[in-house]
Amino acid sequence: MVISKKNTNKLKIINPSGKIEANFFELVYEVARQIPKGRVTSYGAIAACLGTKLSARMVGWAMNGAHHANPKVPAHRVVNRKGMLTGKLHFETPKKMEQLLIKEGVKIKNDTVVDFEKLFWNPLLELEF
DNA sequence: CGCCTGACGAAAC
DNA sequence: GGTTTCGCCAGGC
Repeated sequence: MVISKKNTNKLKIINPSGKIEANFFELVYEVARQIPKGRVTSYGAIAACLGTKLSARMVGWAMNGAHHANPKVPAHRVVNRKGMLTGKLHFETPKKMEQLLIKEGVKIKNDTVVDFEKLFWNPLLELEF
């Protein structure tokens, strides 16, 4: 799988066949999958990493399909920029997200990641397309 | 087709 | 300083 920056500086995933896949979503998933266990990042950070920082909404929105994505996407490690688990309601059960994070060693308080800044994983720094 | 809707984020009130 | 508005853009209706 190849990732390239074609026109407009938007990133797109291109299969070996040269066919363009559902760019945005797949790309978001791709980045999300890179998030280390026990770490978290924000929608905006992912968006910025993809070059579409102005549309963080799309990143979160893309997560709608993350459930039936393959391979599995650790969507629970993605929160908004304040560290709030705003997407918990979109999981199988509202508690799922929090439980998954706690399981990985991330502490949650009031639907917010404790020490968010410390656990924050910046795709811009860790990844390079 | 145009209009509405977001798991966001920043800026304007 | 909490609330609303707007930009963003793909998809559903």
